[in-house]
Amino acid sequence: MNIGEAAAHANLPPKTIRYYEDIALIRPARAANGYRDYSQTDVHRLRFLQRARSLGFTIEECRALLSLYEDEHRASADVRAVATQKIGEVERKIAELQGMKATLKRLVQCCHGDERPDCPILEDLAGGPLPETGATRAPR
Amino acid sequence: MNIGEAAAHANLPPKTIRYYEDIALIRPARAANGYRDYSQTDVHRLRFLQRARSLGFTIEECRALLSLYEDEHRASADVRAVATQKIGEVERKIAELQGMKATLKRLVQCCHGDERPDCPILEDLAGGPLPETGATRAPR
DNA sequence: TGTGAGCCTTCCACTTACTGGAAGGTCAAG
DNA sequence: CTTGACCTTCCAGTAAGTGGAAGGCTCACA
Repeated sequence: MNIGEAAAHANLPPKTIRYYEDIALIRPARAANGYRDYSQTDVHRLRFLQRARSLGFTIEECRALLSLYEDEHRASADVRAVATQKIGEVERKIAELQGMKATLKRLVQCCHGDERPDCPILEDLAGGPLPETGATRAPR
Repeated sequence: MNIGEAAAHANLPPKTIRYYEDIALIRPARAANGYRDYSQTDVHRLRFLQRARSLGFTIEECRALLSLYEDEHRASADVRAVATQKIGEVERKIAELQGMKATLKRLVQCCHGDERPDCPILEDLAGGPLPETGATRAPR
């Protein structure tokens, strides 16, 4: 099957599928005319990738999961460890975003939001929490 | 003051501050020896940027906020609108991450996590939700 | 006077995971 | 025979920095 059909089956854009081939996540056969020719197995791999990416696994994690998937002797504990770690990362991101949201909401509530020039949001941005002198820490 | 000291005051790495200059967010003076020379106003801008970035505003949003900050006649409603929209974006991201987390937790709970090779996590990744075309599927 | 540490400078490359677009080949329908 | 929908490759760009090389400046210390 051509890339367009494979893309429809895998719910991925053709460009993304070609990119996955570039980075050696998949190696489709080629038809006589030079077109990529995807087997059912290829489509299966693509769907695996689509699903794993949508769950927040990075490309390299997907690569690892895929090789575990194709390893007949893997231990399910190995996969579980990857997923568990990912849950932790997702939780940290959620907490960070919730912190942002709380601060933004507070700022918006303080702001009268009219035509006057004085704005508590800008004042907070300008004068927000200070590091004590000397502490160099990169924000993330 | 030199970039290192400005970095400490602003809680930003020197590299990032140079990058902000590259993209014209800040224009420090130069000392006779070619070193960048940051004024108190420059440091103030840098701290504004650090704070706004840490709240999730993009560089371009920071640029807009900064120009509002320096516009004596801006309306506070304009700033409020930017912040309110950002809250919406943050909320959408949180919801997405919570969806990921729920799915990952379900998968981890289903996985026995031992030395056996069968793993519900991989099975789900391989056979997860399908787009319309092709195989039968259960809706999420 | 030299020297070494620790600053500072510029420039280039790399990161993630694609996405857009140009130039051109292939195929089926009308 | 042409048109339009596919397909191919290659190049470039995105966001927001980060890492490192190669070299200049300053200051304390011997």
